Amino acid sequence: MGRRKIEMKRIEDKSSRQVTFSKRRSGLIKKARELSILCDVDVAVLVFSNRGRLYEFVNSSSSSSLSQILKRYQDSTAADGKASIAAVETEQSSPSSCAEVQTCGELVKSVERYLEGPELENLRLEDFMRLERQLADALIQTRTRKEKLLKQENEQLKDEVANLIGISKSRNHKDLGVNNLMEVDADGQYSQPLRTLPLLR
Amino acid sequence: MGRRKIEMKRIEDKSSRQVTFSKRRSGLIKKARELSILCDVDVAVLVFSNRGRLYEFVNSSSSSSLSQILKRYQDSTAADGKASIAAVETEQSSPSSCAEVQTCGELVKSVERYLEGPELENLRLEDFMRLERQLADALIQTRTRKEKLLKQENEQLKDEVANLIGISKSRNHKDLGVNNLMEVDADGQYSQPLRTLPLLR
DNA sequence: AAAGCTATTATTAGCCT
DNA sequence: GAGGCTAATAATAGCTT
Repeated sequence: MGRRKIEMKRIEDKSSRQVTFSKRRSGLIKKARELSILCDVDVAVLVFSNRGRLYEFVNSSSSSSLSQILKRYQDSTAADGKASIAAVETEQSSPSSCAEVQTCGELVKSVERYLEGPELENLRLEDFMRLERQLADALIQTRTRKEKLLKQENEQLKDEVANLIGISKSRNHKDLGVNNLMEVDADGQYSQPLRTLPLLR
Repeated sequence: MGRRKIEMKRIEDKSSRQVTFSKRRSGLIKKARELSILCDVDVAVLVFSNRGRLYEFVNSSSSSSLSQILKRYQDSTAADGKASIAAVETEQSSPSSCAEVQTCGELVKSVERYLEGPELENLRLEDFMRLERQLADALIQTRTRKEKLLKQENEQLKDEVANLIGISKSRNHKDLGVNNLMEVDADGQYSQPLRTLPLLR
């Protein structure tokens, strides 16, 4: 929403990046504040500049565990910032951001390299922590996608049933009588489709 | 930026508030992602719904302890939403079984008691290991049950469609001709259900 | 409750000072 | 750099389904 559209990738020009950082950071925090007010929910936004400075928004009314978590977080990181990131990434490996996670195949290969490589003993804790995060991300994304597809198919099937019942009714009203169809309907399986899944009671 | 300007105060209508919550939450998280990508910084957004559900964004390249804390949170809550979690406070550290599962609200309260309680410092590693196991167990059970129900519904719907098509064919063969049915079929929605899920892109 | 659809408002990219 | 300007893009409020 500026003079022209921009690509969603790291802004290379340092100066532009800094300006955009400042502007968008403000925008993000404003949005967070609005969300917390309009919808009466607890919101926290944390932004770390590359030089380790923390910009944050936490709506003050939250006395919930959120602020507790954040306090603990601040305590535990006040000192070290984010110095260690660069060291962990083995160059070519993906600049892992949520949107840019590797493909599943690549991830599996990484794991295999890790587990079969000769220097298994030499890998550091951080390497495994990073790997765990990547795997967790991949799992969540996979699960989300799977579920979305399953639900989509489900919806399509419901539509189909509705259509077919409609067709049957309009075409067969005299041939079948209503009995057959009404029995089907009486099951409550489509007229009362499960809207919310009963989770563990 | 909608049909009209809105006041910056809590939206009183519950339904509107929920819709706005959903839309603006997505917007906020999108903005957070963009900021982290464009400016190459670490960003975290946490949103707690009033019912204790956590929505979050943490760019995965951040190896700070924040993301570690939050990832744990995410692992136990992200995929399922209102996961029911096993009883925590009962000292009988029983391996969580379906019978002992609490409602979501109760569970959240239990966890909050843990995190906010005065004896947080006094809890031992073993306590958290047990808690982690219980949470993980509850998550798996919840997920399993949810998926079972979803698939069950799906199967029922497929049977229904098959039945209805069968009925239509046998009863209406001359009335409908095949055209109508073939069109339905040509959508490829049931004749070619997705067999393999495209993982991660 | 969960998806679209626009008329509107809000944000911001590139400039300029 | 920090602020202001504004053309342009982006987000979304109110509706519809």
